[in-house]
Amino acid sequence: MELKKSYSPEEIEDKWYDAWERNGYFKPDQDAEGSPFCIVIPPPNVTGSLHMGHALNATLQDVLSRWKRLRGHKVLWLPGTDHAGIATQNVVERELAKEGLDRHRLGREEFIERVWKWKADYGGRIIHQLKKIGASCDWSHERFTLDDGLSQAVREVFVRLFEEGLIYRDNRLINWCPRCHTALSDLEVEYEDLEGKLYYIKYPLEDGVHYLTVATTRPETMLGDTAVAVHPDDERYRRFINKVVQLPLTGRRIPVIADTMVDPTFGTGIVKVTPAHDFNDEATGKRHNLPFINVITEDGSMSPEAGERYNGLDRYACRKKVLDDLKELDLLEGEKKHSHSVGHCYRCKTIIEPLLTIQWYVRVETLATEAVAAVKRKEINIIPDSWENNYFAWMRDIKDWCISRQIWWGHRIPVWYCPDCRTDDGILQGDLIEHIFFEPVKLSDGAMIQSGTYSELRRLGLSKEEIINNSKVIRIPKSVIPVCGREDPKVCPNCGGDVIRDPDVLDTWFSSALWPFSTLGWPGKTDDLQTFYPTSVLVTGFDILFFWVARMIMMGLKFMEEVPFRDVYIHALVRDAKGQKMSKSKGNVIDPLVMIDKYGADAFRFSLAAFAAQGRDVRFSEERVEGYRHFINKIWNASKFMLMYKGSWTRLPVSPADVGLDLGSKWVLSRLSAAAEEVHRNLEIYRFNDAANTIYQFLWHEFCDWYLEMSKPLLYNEESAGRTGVINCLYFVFEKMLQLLHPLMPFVTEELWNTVLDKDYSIMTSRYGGDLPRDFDTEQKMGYLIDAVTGIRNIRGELNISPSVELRADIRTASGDVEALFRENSEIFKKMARCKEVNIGPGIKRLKGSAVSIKNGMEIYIPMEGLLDVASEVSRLEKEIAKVESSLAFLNKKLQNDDFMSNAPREVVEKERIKFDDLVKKEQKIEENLKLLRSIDR
RNA sequence: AGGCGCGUAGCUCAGUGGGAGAGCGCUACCUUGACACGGUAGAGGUCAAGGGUUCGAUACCCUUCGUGCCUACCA
Repeated sequence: MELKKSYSPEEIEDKWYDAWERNGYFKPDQDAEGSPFCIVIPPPNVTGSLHMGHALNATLQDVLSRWKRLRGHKVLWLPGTDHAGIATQNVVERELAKEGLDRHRLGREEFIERVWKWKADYGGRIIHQLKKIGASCDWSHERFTLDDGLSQAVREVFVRLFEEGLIYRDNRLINWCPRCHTALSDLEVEYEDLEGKLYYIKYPLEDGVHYLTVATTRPETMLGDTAVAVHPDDERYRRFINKVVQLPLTGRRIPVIADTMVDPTFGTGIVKVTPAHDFNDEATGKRHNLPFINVITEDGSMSPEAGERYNGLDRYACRKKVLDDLKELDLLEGEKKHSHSVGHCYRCKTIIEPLLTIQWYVRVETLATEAVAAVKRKEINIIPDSWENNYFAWMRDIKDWCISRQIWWGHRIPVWYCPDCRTDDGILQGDLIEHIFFEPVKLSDGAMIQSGTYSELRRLGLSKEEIINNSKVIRIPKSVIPVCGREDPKVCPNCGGDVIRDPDVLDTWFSSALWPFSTLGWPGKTDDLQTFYPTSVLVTGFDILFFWVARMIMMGLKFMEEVPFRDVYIHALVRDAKGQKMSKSKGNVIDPLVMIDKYGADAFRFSLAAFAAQGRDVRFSEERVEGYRHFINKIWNASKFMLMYKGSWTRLPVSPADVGLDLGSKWVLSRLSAAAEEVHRNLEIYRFNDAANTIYQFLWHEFCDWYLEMSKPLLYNEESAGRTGVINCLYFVFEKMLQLLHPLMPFVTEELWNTVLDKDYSIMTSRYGGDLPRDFDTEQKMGYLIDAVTGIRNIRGELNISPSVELRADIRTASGDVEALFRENSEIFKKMARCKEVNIGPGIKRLKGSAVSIKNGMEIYIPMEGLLDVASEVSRLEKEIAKVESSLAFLNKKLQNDDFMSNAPREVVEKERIKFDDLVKKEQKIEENLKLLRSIDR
């Protein structure tokens, strides 16, 4: 088979991927003798498109999966996507808006159908884009968080947590996105510093004389103030404590309270307290039993409680109006610029509104304690371990997890309420459940109605369906008793009446938290679960350590009574070459698919792996990808070289113990062992960059630069004794090399495995056996050869001798072993050093006009027949002797130092002494030669 | 404010208690029978600064400066 002049990835990548998939090589090998190895992919959003983070993440997982397969493990890499509740709903809502529709007009069921249809058409592409980078996921195991099986797991988990009292409802301030119209968890809020204003507002005291000036960034919330607070020790205001102020614009009388949360140095030292619209004030309000007045609604506009003048205004329009009104009343004392951090919705970037609502929560305290203990006990290793502290710190301060979302796309909360039953306090529940319609509904008598309690609306003649289907907001107070179960109740289990289902769905992360076991078939007792749980390693970015990793650990421990994974490998974020986070708005996004198009998947993957040093961000630069494409080209050309000798390849196995093998072959076998050992060791501890560099170094600089070059004299001479050995060794090393490289570069290695090695099975199904033993004696011998060759090349380069000039080398050897070595390998040596004549022996003398290279155990003379530029050679040797002397001075100081001699470990002292002795010898010899140069050659 | 990290060759980055490495770039030479996406050689660093521990510090500790991120707060 012929290979083209250079490597064209596009011609082979799809071909091999299809073949692998068709042959089922991505499925766990049932005959594998090794232990099971399982990775569940961090499921990307179904709406997403592939970015560099996914590419890095998937590459690392694929490297591990492929490497483990080669090592004989039964490997499952399980792919899938999550349903991304808010994001996906947003996408489809935007689509509807283009058609002049909205989800309420469409209705819940029809809307959900639309989302499924969208998903079928566009969703989940991202995961299949991974095929382009060669991801060896078992696609027959692909999962989606809203699949039936996973939904069943969600149901089971919810019900059990509910039954155990670990899930509860509560009325608290939550982060609310007025645009997405849903609650968000603390983690889903992104804070950003904004330039705002601090407004100083006068609150008149009841005495009609004094007033207190508060400073606020959100004047519109004053309509909901229920107190003014000062620090108890603040002398300026102490006398006002327990007095009453008239809240401007409302006339409400509110108390002046003392609370230590007030910072006397900020603003005026007087704080307005709005318990229903600020997290700090909520706490203050609870401490002081203040009323909570909700002046802002779910869509970010002012509520009737804000007063008739402001009711219905958008929160920012209201701010302006409030300020105008205050100015009018001369109660606005001033304003100044103020930069502060403001929460934004992580999905749509709308400014968050803290809102008092009833939500579902998971009580995480005990779950978190267990999850911390598991990491402390090393049942889970977080790598790099610097992330452990981060994990512990977060878990220590963890707050209960708000899991309800007021959207439609997701796992609907399996809870129902009966309007006909009564609360524990004896109140009819239907009287407590409030509905707000998305548009006014016409009653049978022609009147229009916008909202009301369930009971009222029923009395007005609306059916249950009409009420539910028209509701934009349903408020169900805490006292209404929830009915939760594994089966959907048709009627109320107590009274047999109609029940209303909780309108909310669960946070997407709730289902993601179950991913390591729900994907393997839980709550069923499946073989997959038996074989692959706990999974081996989770590979993910640190940005979802809390969102996801911590929650998986909690849920895994709770429901599987076993950690979800043994290792968590946290990789870095991919940034651009300047270290900036890639983002669409900055326009510095690099599309992985474009990289693959340009450079091929192998070069791209190899770059990512080589960049993935632990604990540091990846600064991605296209130049490096280009560099690694050159590396592939190097492999490609080495392959072409090998193909020339394929006819003579006897396919006999080789080993370093083969007596017939030449020095170079024995050497390369030993170096291969060293490289392989290092690659395996590095992958074992997730040092992807070290693994990549090891194989790069071996392949290019040892195999190509030295071994291929050394083998040429033997290969060119068809009569040479070692020829067959060299050819067999070349192919043997090549095969092992391809296997070592395969996890990093699956495509090109498969191509060469087939074309160069003529294998009748895929490299994917091959096994990398044990390593051969090192041969240190050979490595040392080769060291002499390399030293001598390098010395001569150095002379050639420094003295500007053309490579076409063949030199004569006179080598004085210090031992018989070295002499024998050069005699045995003189042909190879001549070729490598480009010499036509080599004289070797202990009695060799320097000829006049020779350049010199002093090496350990040998002195090399290059006679130049009067052409030697004595001045350059003198300065060259002087430079070298200067180096030697400075080293000697340094070593001498050390060896003269009694403290060093008595305190340093013996082997260090010994090492330094040997170094010193060698350098002394070297110095003497260079000195002698300099003397000769200065006298005879002058 | 608290926490975590980073600062090593022109650039991007590895690294280690015993006088620093790679890739790219640069310089010189070379179309030598796999490869110019190549070969050979070379130049280039007070390992941010200061102090401490140590026989010995680029590495460990402290301080400072610069820089990035995370968490919290910001009335």
